[in-house]
Amino acid sequence: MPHFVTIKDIARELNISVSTVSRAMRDTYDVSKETRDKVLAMAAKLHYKPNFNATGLAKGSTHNIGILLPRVTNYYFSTAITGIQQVALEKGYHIILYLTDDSPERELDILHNLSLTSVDGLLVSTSSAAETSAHFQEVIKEGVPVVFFDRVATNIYTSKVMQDDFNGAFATVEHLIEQGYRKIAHVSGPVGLAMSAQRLRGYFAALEKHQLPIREEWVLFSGFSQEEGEQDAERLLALPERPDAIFAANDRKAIGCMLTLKKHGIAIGPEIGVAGFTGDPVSKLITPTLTTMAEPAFEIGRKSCELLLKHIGKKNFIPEEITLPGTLFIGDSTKRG
Amino acid sequence: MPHFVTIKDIARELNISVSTVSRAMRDTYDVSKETRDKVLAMAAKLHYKPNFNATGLAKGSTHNIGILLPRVTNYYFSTAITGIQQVALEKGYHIILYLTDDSPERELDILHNLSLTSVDGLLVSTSSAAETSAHFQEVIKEGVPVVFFDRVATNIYTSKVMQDDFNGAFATVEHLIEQGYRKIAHVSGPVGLAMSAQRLRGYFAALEKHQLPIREEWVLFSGFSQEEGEQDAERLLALPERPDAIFAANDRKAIGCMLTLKKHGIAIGPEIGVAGFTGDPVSKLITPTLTTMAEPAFEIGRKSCELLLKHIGKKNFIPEEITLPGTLFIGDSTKRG
DNA sequence: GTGAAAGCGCTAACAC
DNA sequence: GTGTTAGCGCTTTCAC
Repeated sequence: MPHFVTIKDIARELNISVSTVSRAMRDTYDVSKETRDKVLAMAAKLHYKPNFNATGLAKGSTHNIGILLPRVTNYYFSTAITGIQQVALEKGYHIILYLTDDSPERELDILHNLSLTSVDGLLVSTSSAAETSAHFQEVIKEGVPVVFFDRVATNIYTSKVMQDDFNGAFATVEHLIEQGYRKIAHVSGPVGLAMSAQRLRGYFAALEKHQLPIREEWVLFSGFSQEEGEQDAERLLALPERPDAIFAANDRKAIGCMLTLKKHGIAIGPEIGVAGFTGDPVSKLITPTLTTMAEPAFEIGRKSCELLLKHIGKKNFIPEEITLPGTLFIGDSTKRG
Repeated sequence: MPHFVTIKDIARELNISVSTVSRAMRDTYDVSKETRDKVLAMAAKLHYKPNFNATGLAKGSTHNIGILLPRVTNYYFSTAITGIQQVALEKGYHIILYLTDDSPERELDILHNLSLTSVDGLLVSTSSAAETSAHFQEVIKEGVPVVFFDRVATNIYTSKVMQDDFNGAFATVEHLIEQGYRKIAHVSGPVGLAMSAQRLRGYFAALEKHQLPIREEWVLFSGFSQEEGEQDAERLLALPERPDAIFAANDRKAIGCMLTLKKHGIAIGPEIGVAGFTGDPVSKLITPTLTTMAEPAFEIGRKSCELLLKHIGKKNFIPEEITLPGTLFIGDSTKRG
């Protein structure tokens, strides 16, 4: 086991007590500028690195924040993490990554095995099929602040950071209507998810505003994967009355739809318009380019982390809800001409 | 500060000593099955969670492994992390993520500020412009095992896990030749990177084997981004003698090339063939689909983590080098007909 | 302004 | 097989 230099070494070297060294290392407390400078100099010279375990043990806090989310292999989550990491690094926090693979069991498992003493707070985006979120309530009750982002658990009283799903969906569908599409279908996300529900509401609201028919068979619920998008599009095409546009709950599904339409030789845009939600860079790479409501993933990551850090300081934090607007990127997939 | 239940509580409750509890919790040591069962039952009842800081402090080891890499917002790294996380979770390790944003300064900074006592080992993929890797040597000397993956530092004596860059490039270029392309350019990665060098070697070897000319102006070095791919393609097109195929060091650059070719109205495949390296899923979404040497990113992640965990156990580990083969995915971007 | 000493939760000799 | 005790590195009263 390697031996690292400790404050004891510094104290011995300087012939002062460890407590003075400890005090000098942190800005706080009364330490003469003289001794502090000496301590800092010696620390640098000896390449002193604080032992986080000891600090954590003594202060009852690590400098870690946990991130619990379905996966990192997509644009949204990986970008959000980048934002989180940036803020964390600035404030001297480390981020510990927990991947649920979008499985509720795994999510629960991680949460149970998670030693609460190893993180000061938790940033979470729930798995899509999570039935109950009581386990998060427990964690919060035990005194560990939790901030939800993107996929939030509605029935939990804690801070949440989200994109504006309702207005984003509304604006996207309205764009479709402005382009002249009239029979607009919605390929929605998992039923229980708040995010899906909000986007669905936005879809309905836009149709209503423009007095377009709401047809039950034009609204499909399934997972967030590209494959499910492909299947949903197949079902839509098989309908007696085909829609002339598809608004998908996210870009992956939108791309799945495009793939199916292409397979059937349907001209995307002129024949059937397609719009997504996310702002995945792939939307600009695919042909035709995909119209999509771009989410501020990076900013959401930053904000969530800032909020969590704010909560970690205080004993009784008051939950906040932050909603960030998206930006519509207009591609060729919604051009009729 | 919340109070968590400790082994002391369990001991008091059961009227036994803390050491017995401690011993019972770990399989090791002689503890009567009877007491162990009692302890385990009580621990479960009290919702006991071990304090990692205390364990770490006492044993001189955390249960954390650090991952230091340029970014997570791309297919390769995010997939590798998923593999790493899977193995880590199985073995009860937590992963701490450090993002360098591909900046050598930031890499160095993180490494310096990294309290070595907060990780038992380090998994790293270096930033592309890293001049020197002496800092890693230091970390290793201090007793922290390091395993490099993908972007490895050549002059460091430690374990490395990579895809087979040489043979992968060789096979890809040979595929181009088999398709009838003769004037094959190579849009390479950053100069100093081992990975780029290996792929370049593979490219040369394939040309040599088939007695094709090696032309200096057909080999371009730049970063790994899509934009740089676009620029490189522009330069290639401006040449007096245009190549009839481009082998790019990675998919991002290949896609950048495709974008430029499209802009110039050049038929990708028939006029100029394009092949990449990575196996990014986008390669199947873009039109035409991109021929690419798919890397086993997930497997590389798993293997790296397994190797690191193996090293963490031992005091003096002997470095190993593991090379994993890729799989050529043939798309339409290399079809001449 | 600085030092002595107790203690955070756990492990590991060392006794018995 | 189990208890006692010292100590991991740091923070934090409490003295002086």
